[in-house]
Amino acid sequence: MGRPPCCDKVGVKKGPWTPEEDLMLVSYVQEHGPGNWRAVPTNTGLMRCSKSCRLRWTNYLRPGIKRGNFTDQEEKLIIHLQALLGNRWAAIASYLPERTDNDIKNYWNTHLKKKLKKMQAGEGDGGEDGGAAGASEGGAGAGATAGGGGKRPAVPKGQWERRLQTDIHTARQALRDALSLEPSAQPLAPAKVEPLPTTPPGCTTYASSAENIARLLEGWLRPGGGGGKGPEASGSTSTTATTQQRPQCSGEGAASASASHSGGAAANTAAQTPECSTETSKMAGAAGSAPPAFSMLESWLLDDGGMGHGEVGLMTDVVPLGDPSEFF
DNA sequence: AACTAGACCAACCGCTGCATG
DNA sequence: CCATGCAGCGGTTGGTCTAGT
Repeated sequence: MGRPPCCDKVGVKKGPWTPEEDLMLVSYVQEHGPGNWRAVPTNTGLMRCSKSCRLRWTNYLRPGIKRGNFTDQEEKLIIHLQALLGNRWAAIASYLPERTDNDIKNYWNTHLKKKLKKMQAGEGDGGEDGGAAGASEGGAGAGATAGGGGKRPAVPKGQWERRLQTDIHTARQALRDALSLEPSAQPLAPAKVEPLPTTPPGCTTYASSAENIARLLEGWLRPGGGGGKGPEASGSTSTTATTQQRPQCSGEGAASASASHSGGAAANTAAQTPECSTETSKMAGAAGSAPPAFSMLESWLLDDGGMGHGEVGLMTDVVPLGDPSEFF
Protein backbone atom coordinates (compact mmCIF):
# COMPACT_ATOMS: atom_id res chain seq x y z
CA MET A 1 0.00 0.00 0.00
CA GLY A 2 2.57 2.47 1.13
CA ARG A 3 0.03 4.93 2.21
CA PRO A 4 1.50 8.28 3.01
CA PRO A 5 1.03 9.64 6.48
CA CYS A 6 -2.17 11.47 7.12
CA CYS A 7 -0.32 14.69 7.31
CA ASP A 8 3.06 15.85 6.24
CA LYS A 9 5.42 15.86 9.09
CA VAL A 10 6.75 19.25 8.17
CA GLY A 11 4.93 22.28 9.37
CA VAL A 12 2.47 20.34 11.41
CA LYS A 13 2.20 21.44 14.95
CA LYS A 14 2.03 18.86 17.69
CA GLY A 15 1.45 18.85 21.36
CA PRO A 16 -1.14 20.50 23.52
CA TRP A 17 -3.68 22.75 21.95
CA THR A 18 -3.78 26.40 22.76
CA PRO A 19 -7.04 28.20 23.45
CA GLU A 20 -6.56 30.14 20.27
CA GLU A 21 -6.37 26.95 18.28
CA ASP A 22 -9.40 25.62 20.05
CA LEU A 23 -11.25 28.76 19.25
CA MET A 24 -10.37 28.51 15.60
CA LEU A 25 -11.43 24.92 15.46
CA VAL A 26 -14.66 25.51 17.27
CA SER A 27 -15.66 28.45 15.19
CA TYR A 28 -14.93 26.50 12.07
CA VAL A 29 -16.94 23.51 13.21
CA GLN A 30 -19.79 25.70 14.27
CA GLU A 31 -19.86 27.19 10.85
CA HIS A 32 -19.30 24.13 8.73
CA GLY A 33 -20.11 21.28 11.02
CA PRO A 34 -17.82 18.46 12.00
CA GLY A 35 -16.64 16.30 9.20
CA ASN A 36 -14.45 16.87 6.21
CA TRP A 37 -11.63 17.08 8.65
CA ARG A 38 -9.11 17.14 5.94
CA ALA A 39 -10.28 20.57 4.95
CA VAL A 40 -10.11 21.91 8.46
CA PRO A 41 -6.41 22.73 8.66
CA THR A 42 -6.39 24.47 5.33
CA ASN A 43 -9.60 26.37 5.90
CA THR A 44 -8.78 27.45 9.39
CA GLY A 45 -5.12 28.01 9.00
CA LEU A 46 -4.44 25.68 11.84
CA MET A 47 -1.06 24.09 11.63
CA ARG A 48 -2.53 20.83 12.76
CA CYS A 49 -3.09 17.54 11.12
CA SER A 50 -6.69 16.76 10.29
CA LYS A 51 -6.61 13.82 12.57
CA SER A 52 -5.51 15.96 15.41
CA CYS A 53 -8.35 18.37 14.73
CA ARG A 54 -10.89 15.62 14.73
CA LEU A 55 -9.49 14.18 17.91
CA ARG A 56 -9.45 17.49 19.63
CA TRP A 57 -13.03 18.08 18.69
CA THR A 58 -14.37 14.68 19.63
CA ASN A 59 -12.42 14.33 22.81
CA TYR A 60 -12.51 17.79 24.16
CA LEU A 61 -14.42 20.45 22.31
CA ARG A 62 -17.48 18.53 21.28
CA PRO A 63 -20.60 19.72 23.05
CA GLY A 64 -22.07 17.58 25.75
CA ILE A 65 -18.91 16.13 27.11
CA LYS A 66 -18.89 15.49 30.78
CA ARG A 67 -15.56 15.50 32.44
CA GLY A 68 -14.35 14.57 35.82
CA ASN A 69 -15.39 11.88 38.21
CA PHE A 70 -17.10 8.82 36.96
CA THR A 71 -20.10 7.80 39.01
CA ASP A 72 -20.54 4.33 40.42
CA GLN A 73 -23.15 3.61 37.85
CA GLU A 74 -20.95 4.72 35.03
CA GLU A 75 -18.21 2.58 36.43
CA LYS A 76 -20.42 -0.46 36.58
CA LEU A 77 -21.69 0.17 33.14
CA ILE A 78 -18.21 0.41 31.77
CA ILE A 79 -17.10 -2.73 33.51
CA HIS A 80 -19.96 -4.74 32.20
CA LEU A 81 -19.82 -3.36 28.74
CA GLN A 82 -16.13 -3.97 28.63
CA ALA A 83 -16.71 -7.54 29.64
CA LEU A 84 -19.29 -7.89 26.95
CA LEU A 85 -17.82 -5.88 24.16
CA GLY A 86 -14.15 -6.05 24.91
CA ASN A 87 -11.97 -3.04 24.33
CA ARG A 88 -14.31 -1.48 21.84
CA TRP A 89 -14.22 1.83 23.53
CA ALA A 90 -16.17 3.62 20.90
CA ALA A 91 -18.98 1.14 21.25
CA ILE A 92 -18.86 1.44 24.99
CA ALA A 93 -18.77 5.19 24.75
CA SER A 94 -21.94 5.12 22.72
CA TYR A 95 -23.70 4.00 25.88
CA LEU A 96 -22.23 6.91 27.76
CA PRO A 97 -22.87 9.79 25.43
CA GLU A 98 -21.34 12.28 27.78
CA ARG A 99 -18.06 10.45 27.86
CA THR A 100 -15.53 10.10 25.14
CA ASP A 101 -13.99 6.83 24.19
CA ASN A 102 -10.64 8.23 25.11
CA ASP A 103 -11.91 9.17 28.52
CA ILE A 104 -13.40 5.77 29.09
CA LYS A 105 -10.30 4.09 27.86
CA ASN A 106 -8.14 6.14 30.17
CA TYR A 107 -10.44 5.51 33.07
CA TRP A 108 -10.39 1.84 32.39
CA ASN A 109 -6.65 1.68 32.17
CA THR A 110 -5.99 3.79 35.19
CA HIS A 111 -8.80 2.89 37.56
CA LEU A 112 -10.96 -0.01 36.64
CA LYS A 113 -8.27 -2.42 35.62
CA LYS A 114 -6.63 -2.07 38.97
CA LYS A 115 -9.91 -2.16 40.77
CA LEU A 116 -10.91 -5.36 39.12
CA LYS A 117 -7.54 -6.87 39.71
CA LYS A 118 -7.79 -6.01 43.34
CA MET A 119 -11.24 -7.46 43.51
CA GLN A 120 -10.01 -10.59 41.88
CA ALA A 121 -7.14 -10.82 44.27
CA GLY A 122 -9.48 -10.33 47.17
CA GLU A 123 -11.94 -12.64 45.52
CA GLY A 124 -14.30 -11.79 48.27
CA ASP A 125 -17.41 -10.87 46.42
CA GLY A 126 -16.97 -13.29 43.62
CA GLY A 127 -19.99 -11.78 42.02
CA GLU A 128 -20.27 -10.89 38.45
CA ASP A 129 -17.73 -8.18 38.75
CA GLY A 130 -15.34 -11.02 39.12
CA GLY A 131 -16.81 -12.57 36.07
CA ALA A 132 -16.56 -9.37 34.22
CA ALA A 133 -13.03 -9.01 35.31
CA GLY A 134 -12.27 -12.47 34.17
CA ALA A 135 -13.68 -11.78 30.81
CA SER A 136 -11.85 -8.55 30.45
CA GLU A 137 -8.59 -9.75 31.75
CA GLY A 138 -8.59 -12.47 29.21
CA GLY A 139 -8.39 -9.86 26.56
CA ALA A 140 -11.93 -9.45 25.40
CA GLY A 141 -12.52 -12.95 26.47
CA ALA A 142 -16.25 -12.61 26.30
CA GLY A 143 -17.49 -14.66 23.47
CA ALA A 144 -19.52 -11.79 22.23
CA THR A 145 -16.44 -10.02 21.11
CA ALA A 146 -14.31 -10.97 18.25
CA GLY A 147 -11.54 -11.72 20.65
CA GLY A 148 -8.56 -12.58 18.63
CA GLY A 149 -6.09 -9.80 18.49
CA GLY A 150 -8.46 -7.42 20.15
CA LYS A 151 -8.91 -5.62 16.91
CA ARG A 152 -12.28 -5.07 15.42
CA PRO A 153 -13.68 -8.16 13.85
CA ALA A 154 -13.45 -8.38 10.14
CA VAL A 155 -17.16 -8.50 9.62
CA PRO A 156 -19.28 -6.20 7.58
CA LYS A 157 -20.83 -3.35 9.41
CA GLY A 158 -24.29 -4.80 9.15
CA GLN A 159 -23.23 -7.94 10.83
CA TRP A 160 -21.35 -6.01 13.40
CA GLU A 161 -24.40 -4.01 14.22
CA ARG A 162 -26.47 -7.13 14.33
CA ARG A 163 -24.09 -8.69 16.73
CA LEU A 164 -24.01 -5.55 18.75
CA GLN A 165 -27.73 -5.78 19.08
CA THR A 166 -27.20 -9.16 20.61
CA ASP A 167 -24.60 -7.61 22.80
CA ILE A 168 -27.05 -4.99 23.83
CA HIS A 169 -29.49 -7.64 24.85
CA THR A 170 -26.87 -9.40 26.91
CA ALA A 171 -25.67 -6.11 28.29
CA ARG A 172 -29.13 -5.25 29.38
CA GLN A 173 -29.39 -8.35 31.42
CA ALA A 174 -25.98 -7.91 32.90
CA LEU A 175 -26.73 -4.33 33.69
CA ARG A 176 -29.97 -5.21 35.27
CA ASP A 177 -28.11 -7.60 37.46
CA ALA A 178 -25.48 -5.06 38.21
CA LEU A 179 -27.86 -2.33 39.07
CA SER A 180 -29.99 -4.51 41.23
CA LEU A 181 -27.11 -6.18 42.96
CA GLU A 182 -25.41 -3.27 44.55
CA PRO A 183 -27.61 -2.30 47.46
CA SER A 184 -25.46 0.61 48.44
CA ALA A 185 -25.70 2.21 45.08
CA GLN A 186 -29.48 2.06 44.90
CA PRO A 187 -29.54 3.21 41.37
CA LEU A 188 -33.29 3.07 41.20
CA ALA A 189 -33.72 5.55 43.97
CA PRO A 190 -32.95 8.91 42.45
CA ALA A 191 -32.66 10.53 45.83
CA LYS A 192 -29.79 8.29 46.62
CA VAL A 193 -27.98 9.05 43.47
CA GLU A 194 -25.76 11.95 43.99
CA PRO A 195 -26.18 14.68 41.45
CA LEU A 196 -23.51 15.22 38.96
CA PRO A 197 -20.84 17.40 40.39
CA THR A 198 -20.63 19.25 37.14
CA THR A 199 -24.26 20.04 37.11
CA PRO A 200 -25.47 22.77 39.32
CA PRO A 201 -29.24 22.98 39.53
CA GLY A 202 -30.72 24.99 36.80
CA CYS A 203 -27.66 24.60 34.73
CA THR A 204 -27.33 22.15 31.96
CA THR A 205 -24.63 19.61 31.63
CA TYR A 206 -24.52 20.52 28.04
CA ALA A 207 -21.44 22.55 27.76
CA SER A 208 -21.18 23.92 24.31
CA SER A 209 -17.89 24.15 22.68
CA ALA A 210 -17.86 27.89 22.78
CA GLU A 211 -18.38 27.65 26.46
CA ASN A 212 -15.47 25.35 26.69
CA ILE A 213 -13.44 27.88 24.89
CA ALA A 214 -14.69 30.60 27.12
CA ARG A 215 -13.51 28.65 30.08
CA LEU A 216 -10.23 27.97 28.45
CA LEU A 217 -9.66 31.56 27.69
CA GLU A 218 -10.77 32.51 31.12
CA GLY A 219 -8.22 30.20 32.56
CA TRP A 220 -5.54 31.53 30.34
CA LEU A 221 -6.29 35.12 30.78
CA ARG A 222 -6.44 34.82 34.49
CA PRO A 223 -3.03 35.42 35.97
CA GLY A 224 -1.63 32.15 37.16
CA GLY A 225 -4.45 30.28 35.61
CA GLY A 226 -2.74 29.42 32.44
CA GLY A 227 -0.24 26.92 31.43
CA GLY A 228 -0.42 23.22 31.10
CA LYS A 229 -3.55 21.74 32.47
CA GLY A 230 -4.77 24.86 34.16
CA PRO A 231 -7.65 25.77 31.94
CA GLU A 232 -8.44 22.22 31.13
CA ALA A 233 -8.48 21.24 34.70
CA SER A 234 -10.91 23.98 35.43
CA GLY A 235 -13.07 22.67 32.71
CA SER A 236 -12.90 19.23 34.08
CA THR A 237 -14.05 20.08 37.50
CA SER A 238 -16.85 22.45 36.93
CA THR A 239 -19.12 23.75 34.30
CA THR A 240 -20.49 26.51 36.38
CA ALA A 241 -19.01 29.03 34.06
CA THR A 242 -21.08 27.73 31.25
CA THR A 243 -23.78 30.28 31.51
CA GLN A 244 -21.98 32.72 29.38
CA GLN A 245 -21.83 32.96 25.65
CA ARG A 246 -24.10 30.09 24.88
CA PRO A 247 -24.29 29.99 21.14
CA GLN A 248 -27.74 29.59 19.78
CA CYS A 249 -27.56 25.98 18.88
CA SER A 250 -25.14 26.56 16.12
CA GLY A 251 -22.66 24.25 17.70
CA GLU A 252 -25.24 21.62 18.33
CA GLY A 253 -26.58 21.96 14.88
CA ALA A 254 -23.14 21.54 13.59
CA ALA A 255 -22.70 18.53 15.72
CA SER A 256 -25.85 16.95 14.47
CA ALA A 257 -24.66 17.50 11.00
CA SER A 258 -21.98 15.01 11.70
CA ALA A 259 -24.48 12.32 12.39
CA SER A 260 -24.86 11.67 8.76
CA HIS A 261 -21.20 11.56 8.29
CA SER A 262 -19.76 9.49 11.00
CA GLY A 263 -21.07 6.45 12.70
CA GLY A 264 -19.07 6.51 15.86
CA ALA A 265 -19.78 7.58 19.35
CA ALA A 266 -19.63 11.18 18.43
CA ALA A 267 -22.26 10.61 15.86
CA ASN A 268 -24.45 9.00 18.40
CA THR A 269 -24.11 11.93 20.63
CA ALA A 270 -24.79 14.27 17.85
CA ALA A 271 -27.61 12.24 16.48
CA GLN A 272 -29.45 12.39 19.68
CA THR A 273 -29.43 16.13 19.70
CA PRO A 274 -31.63 16.97 16.83
CA GLU A 275 -32.71 20.09 18.53
CA CYS A 276 -30.77 22.11 20.92
CA SER A 277 -33.78 23.16 22.89
CA THR A 278 -35.02 19.69 23.52
CA GLU A 279 -31.63 18.49 24.44
CA THR A 280 -30.91 21.24 26.84
CA SER A 281 -34.25 21.04 28.48
CA LYS A 282 -33.93 17.33 28.75
CA MET A 283 -30.56 17.61 30.29
CA ALA A 284 -31.54 20.45 32.51
CA GLY A 285 -34.53 18.59 33.72
CA ALA A 286 -32.55 15.51 34.42
CA ALA A 287 -29.87 17.48 36.10
CA GLY A 288 -32.29 18.65 38.65
CA SER A 289 -32.98 15.22 40.05
CA ALA A 290 -30.70 12.48 38.91
CA PRO A 291 -28.00 11.88 36.41
CA PRO A 292 -29.83 11.96 33.16
CA ALA A 293 -27.94 9.16 31.59
CA PHE A 294 -28.65 6.64 34.22
CA SER A 295 -32.20 7.47 34.93
CA MET A 296 -32.83 6.97 31.28
CA LEU A 297 -30.67 3.93 31.20
CA GLU A 298 -32.56 2.45 34.05
CA SER A 299 -35.84 3.00 32.37
CA TRP A 300 -34.40 1.48 29.27
CA LEU A 301 -33.22 -1.52 31.20
CA LEU A 302 -36.29 -1.97 33.24
CA ASP A 303 -38.92 -1.05 30.80
CA ASP A 304 -39.54 -4.45 29.38
CA GLY A 305 -42.56 -3.22 27.58
CA GLY A 306 -40.41 -0.76 25.79
CA MET A 307 -37.97 -3.38 24.82
CA GLY A 308 -40.02 -4.30 21.87
CA HIS A 309 -38.24 -1.76 19.81
CA GLY A 310 -34.87 -3.21 20.40
CA GLU A 311 -35.93 -6.76 20.82
CA VAL A 312 -37.95 -6.97 17.70
CA GLY A 313 -35.09 -5.67 15.77
CA LEU A 314 -32.69 -7.88 17.52
CA MET A 315 -32.14 -10.48 14.93
CA THR A 316 -34.51 -9.55 12.21
CA ASP A 317 -34.06 -5.90 11.69
CA VAL A 318 -30.87 -4.14 12.24
CA VAL A 319 -31.57 -1.27 14.48
CA PRO A 320 -29.20 1.59 13.96
CA LEU A 321 -26.40 1.67 16.39
CA GLY A 322 -27.45 4.93 17.77
CA ASP A 323 -30.57 3.36 19.05
CA PRO A 324 -29.58 2.63 22.63
CA SER A 325 -28.43 6.12 23.16
CA GLU A 326 -31.80 7.53 22.34
CA PHE A 327 -32.76 6.51 25.79
CA PHE A 328 -30.33 8.90 27.33
C1' DA B 1 12.44 21.73 51.38
C1' DA B 2 13.91 18.65 47.89
C1' DC B 3 13.52 14.51 45.52
C1' DT B 4 11.22 10.38 43.67
C1' DA B 5 7.60 7.43 42.23
C1' DG B 6 3.16 6.84 40.84
C1' DA B 7 -1.14 8.51 38.82
C1' DC B 8 -3.55 10.83 35.51
C1' DC B 9 -4.74 12.71 31.12
C1' DA B 10 -4.19 14.68 26.51
C1' DA B 11 -2.38 13.72 22.34
C1' DC B 12 -0.02 10.90 18.89
C1' DC B 13 0.68 6.77 16.02
C1' DG B 14 -0.50 3.02 13.30
C1' DC B 15 -3.99 0.08 11.62
C1' DT B 16 -8.53 -0.90 9.65
C1' DG B 17 -12.84 -0.29 7.23
C1' DC B 18 -15.51 2.30 4.15
C1' DA B 19 -16.32 5.37 0.33
C1' DT B 20 -15.19 7.06 -4.03
C1' DG B 21 -13.12 7.55 -8.58
C1' DC C 1 -13.00 -4.67 -9.69
C1' DC C 2 -9.12 -2.26 -8.08
C1' DA C 3 -6.54 1.51 -6.15
C1' DT C 4 -6.53 5.39 -3.36
C1' DG C 5 -7.89 8.52 0.25
C1' DC C 6 -10.34 9.65 4.41
C1' DA C 7 -12.28 9.01 8.83
C1' DG C 8 -12.49 6.34 12.90
C1' DC C 9 -10.67 3.30 16.40
C1' DG C 10 -7.61 1.35 19.87
C1' DG C 11 -2.98 1.15 21.79
C1' DT C 12 0.67 3.68 23.43
C1' DT C 13 3.46 7.55 24.82
C1' DG C 14 4.86 11.86 26.94
C1' DG C 15 4.03 15.63 29.99
C1' DT C 16 2.22 17.30 34.22
C1' DC C 17 0.55 16.92 38.80
C1' DT C 18 0.34 14.88 43.40
C1' DA C 19 1.53 12.13 47.24
C1' DG C 20 5.00 9.97 49.80
C1' DT C 21 9.71 9.73 51.66
